[in-house]
Amino acid sequence: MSDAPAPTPTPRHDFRATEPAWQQAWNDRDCFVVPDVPAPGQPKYYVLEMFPYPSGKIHMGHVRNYTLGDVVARYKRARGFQVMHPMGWDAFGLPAENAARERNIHPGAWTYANIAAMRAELKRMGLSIDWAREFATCDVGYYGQQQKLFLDFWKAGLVERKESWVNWDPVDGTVLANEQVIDGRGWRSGAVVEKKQLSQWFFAITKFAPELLDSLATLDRWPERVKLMQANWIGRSEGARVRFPLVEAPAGTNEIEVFTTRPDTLFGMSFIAVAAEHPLAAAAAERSAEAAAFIAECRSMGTSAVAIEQAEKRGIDTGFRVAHPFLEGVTYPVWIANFVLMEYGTGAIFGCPGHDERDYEFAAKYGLAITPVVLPPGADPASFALPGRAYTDDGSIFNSGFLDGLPVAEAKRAAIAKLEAQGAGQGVVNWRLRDWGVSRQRYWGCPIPVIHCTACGPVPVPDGQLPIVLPEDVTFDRPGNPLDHHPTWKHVDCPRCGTPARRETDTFDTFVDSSWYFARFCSPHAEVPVVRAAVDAWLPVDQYIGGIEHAILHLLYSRFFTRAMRETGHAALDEPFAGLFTQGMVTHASFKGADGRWLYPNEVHLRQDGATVHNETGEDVTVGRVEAMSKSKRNTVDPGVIIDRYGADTARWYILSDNPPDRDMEWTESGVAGAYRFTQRLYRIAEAALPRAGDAGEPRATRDLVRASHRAIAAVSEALESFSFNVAVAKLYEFANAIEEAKDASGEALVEALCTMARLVAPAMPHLAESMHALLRPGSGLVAEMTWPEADPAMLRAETLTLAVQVLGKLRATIEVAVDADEETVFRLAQVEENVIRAIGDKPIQKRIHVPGRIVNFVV
RNA sequence: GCGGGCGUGGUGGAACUGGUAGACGCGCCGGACUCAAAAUCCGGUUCCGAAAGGAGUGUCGGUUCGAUUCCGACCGCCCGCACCA
Repeated sequence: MSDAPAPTPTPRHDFRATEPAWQQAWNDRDCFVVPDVPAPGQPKYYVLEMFPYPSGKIHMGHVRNYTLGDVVARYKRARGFQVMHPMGWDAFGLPAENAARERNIHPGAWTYANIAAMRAELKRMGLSIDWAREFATCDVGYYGQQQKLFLDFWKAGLVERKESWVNWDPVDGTVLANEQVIDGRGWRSGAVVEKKQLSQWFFAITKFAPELLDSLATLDRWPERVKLMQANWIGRSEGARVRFPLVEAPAGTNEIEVFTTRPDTLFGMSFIAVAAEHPLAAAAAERSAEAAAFIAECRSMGTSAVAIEQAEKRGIDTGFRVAHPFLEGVTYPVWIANFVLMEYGTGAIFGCPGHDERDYEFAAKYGLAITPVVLPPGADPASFALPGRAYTDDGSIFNSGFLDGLPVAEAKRAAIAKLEAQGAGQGVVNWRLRDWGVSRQRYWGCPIPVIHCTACGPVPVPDGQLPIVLPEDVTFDRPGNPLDHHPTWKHVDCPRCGTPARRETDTFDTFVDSSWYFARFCSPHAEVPVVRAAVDAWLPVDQYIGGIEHAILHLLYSRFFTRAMRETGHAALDEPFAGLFTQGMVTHASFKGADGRWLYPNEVHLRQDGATVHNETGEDVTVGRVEAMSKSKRNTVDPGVIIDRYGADTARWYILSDNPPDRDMEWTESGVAGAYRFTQRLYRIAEAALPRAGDAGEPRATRDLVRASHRAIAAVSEALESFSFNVAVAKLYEFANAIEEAKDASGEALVEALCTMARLVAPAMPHLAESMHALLRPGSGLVAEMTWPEADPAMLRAETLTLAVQVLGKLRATIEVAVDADEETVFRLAQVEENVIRAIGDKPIQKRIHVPGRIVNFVV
């Protein structure tokens, strides 16, 4: 876009010629290649950015992600670490199948072509990646090993096959993820989505629920909010399971079990409610057409989150009744209610309207009893009445027999103890986390290595028959899973009994592929999933970088996989990612033409008078919101075009300089132009220093320059360590300013300072760093292979410093004092300042405060 | 509803464990160079004020010699989860 006139480059430094040459030089010397087992005696550091889906083109989000990672990788390498920094492709998934259906191209061909295009684009960024480790998850070499892992997990009891409800698209003949259901219809076919029960494969992630929760506390280099989101997702809650005897019941059932976190309010109960999918609801439906209709209604809705949010609480009485565990001869009705979830707890609740808002709403609507049993602090039990809604805060129990007078927490314990003594229930911990269903009825994924035999049931594919390779000759000319349609692929003999059997045609959820790729990078070509020596040495990932959108699922699944690999002997650690950094999005202004269509930034420009107009028609353009770059809003900027025009270093520098990396950044043309100016300026400064190489210079200026260098080293190092890359950039600008001001410094000092500059900018602008260094010290090697400069602490302290002088906390003057000046000297100097004298006036000084190196404050 | 985060110039943002608020960049204003433009260089740029000086980090209050920083209340914005029993 044209928020500023594009510069007509008159480059001193031509990135087009030099960047590829430096990339070649790094490649020739294998600068970024590391062994599977790191060499002894040198610490390791594993930097990883979330690997991309090969959509076909890189976008600015990728540029930001991989620039951040590359800064870390190059910095750590200079700091003496053996750095593993790999790249791969999250290559299975639906878009390839869509392309196959729309364009009659094989998903594999489409995917590998995209990978080739994106690899070329990424290489232009000059990333310090060990490309020898590259793989795609759709390589047989990868997914075949994944099949072995799955079978090992199965053997270890971490895989289950069970029935589960899915969103079924009857037109496409496929299962849909929740995100693919829009307003109850399939996102592609538009068909009304049905709920259907399918037998599917599950990973038993719930077995690790306590560990996955507790271990979050050990992740001290993860963002708090990600840990919190994970904790909420895992959702631990303490309570009780209570069994209510059915007094009026369908045949074959004699009790109903509920989960509650409020066993203390059992005396306030007025009904039981079960989910529409609950067996008792089905029993009611058999006796009552009304109940059957209600259940059908519940099933048809409730897929979309919005529908659930707006839905009114509704229910229907089943006619069944239960007895109270503590009250002899008292019974309560059993309802079917649309707000009870089959997936949580037991799919049934006991309703205590006095102290639960949903129950209150429900009871009020259907005229059910509302009995308060928790007394707010200070309230009078004789006169207390609920204020027209449920009371959910703390208090003491009343109206509750043996629980009367107890505070809520104690009453919970007492109620559970009594339930357990009576055999009517027990204290339990309930988890929100559910097992991970990994079956997908799709072609472009990793085949699940199982054979279904009518006699033997599901049988693991024997080791000798692995990998199960996706057949190439598939067609996408009709709905459903091509693997299922394939004439021969699924027909196999049972490995156990030899009779004809059927191969599993489901493939894995692509989240499976991304749950262990970080481990595979350690030994990417091995004939086993992972080489223990390699993962033991390289894992955990020291710094993982990616988008916040993966805060829950990908990271949780990876944490599960790491534990499952531990249980099956493939690894020996709990947590895969020691450090996590979540980057912000790249945003851009959006533009809408007079005809209401979105326009690309390069279709519009800023006219002299400040109006944004269309390049060709000259018509006024509406400037829309600044939002995440997206194809639909056409507010994207192609990284390739930016690199063509300014070079990769400019793009990298701008992305780092704009703002803190965890926040959203706005891409502007003027910002890029500013970054480009700096690249040219740095090179120009270096050129200007060359002719002065032999000058003796002026000692004072030389000393100041050396000091400035050491200050820059310290400040930039600190900023890089703390991910404050924008601050590191600012400190480098300051350093550049200092070098330019040091015109009288010795030639040697200037060259030395500029070489320091080259090394300090190298993580951000590796190509320019090499060019500068080659100009200043020809033939002295690659910056990429140099160590990080060391700041000399003695050089960080100036001879004099400026102290602020305050009177009553208000700044009145600043004084120059020697660093080693004693306190009395400081006070004396401060007190003779004209402004200080005036501010103190004739008032006596009551107190003098001196914080060495900071301030002097007189209290009067 | 529950949970979390954030409010600093025109703008992105900086400010170590409380110690000169606005570093650095972008933009803008003025100037130099140029026939002119681009590029480059120099100066200025929180607000009020001619100046001296005063005010100022969402609002109000508190702690402190001193608060962008700590505490309390409120206002506004953003994000996550959400009928979770």
